[in-house]
Amino acid sequence: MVIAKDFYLRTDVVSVARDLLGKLICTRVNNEVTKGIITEVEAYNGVQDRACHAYGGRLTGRTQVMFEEGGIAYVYLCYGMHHLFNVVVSHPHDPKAILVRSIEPLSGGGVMLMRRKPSGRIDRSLTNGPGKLTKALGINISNNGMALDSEELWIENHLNISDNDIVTTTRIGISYAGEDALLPYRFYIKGNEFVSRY
DNA sequence: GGAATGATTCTCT
DNA sequence: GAGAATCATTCCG
Repeated sequence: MVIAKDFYLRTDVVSVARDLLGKLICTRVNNEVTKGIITEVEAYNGVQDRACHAYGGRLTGRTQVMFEEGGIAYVYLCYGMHHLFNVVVSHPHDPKAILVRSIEPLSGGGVMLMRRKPSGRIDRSLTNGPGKLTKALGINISNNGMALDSEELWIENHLNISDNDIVTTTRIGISYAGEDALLPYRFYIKGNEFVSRY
């Protein structure tokens, strides 16, 4: 069942991030459906968060989708070769987003393998990283700004993860953010092996 | 126009 | 654990 829009309109991005754990990211590309359980996320807390692309209210061509109403995708190219997938949260002009860092393949695993590494195997290395899962799901820049109840891209309810099964840590790869790099904004499902780092 | 820089991943060693 | 790959975006002039 596709998640209702209200889910994304809350202003507390950390709460939405924790609630995203256990949900399904689904894509349909060339009529091939792939689905993965969200196992790891990071929250980016708007204008006050130095790690957020929209820090200080920076409104640019890239960040503008974060300034729109929650419930859409923010996809951008990182390091010139990896697409990273984010969920935009909160109301217009409150640029908060959640980076999905890892998923566990649920269906379409064979398709994901072909997109990633045909000679590989379906294991944690297939989708345990933000750049890996977008490639496996066929997500790219054309999905930027797309609503998360679209025919090609949507998020479904699946598992309910209790607070006791969520591990909280600091975010990865944002040392440029100074003290904000120490914020406890990374969450993953305890005991799940489809996580980028433990 | 030009230079710097990543919300990363893969391949060696 | 170190180094390369690789380019859109951003900021400065």
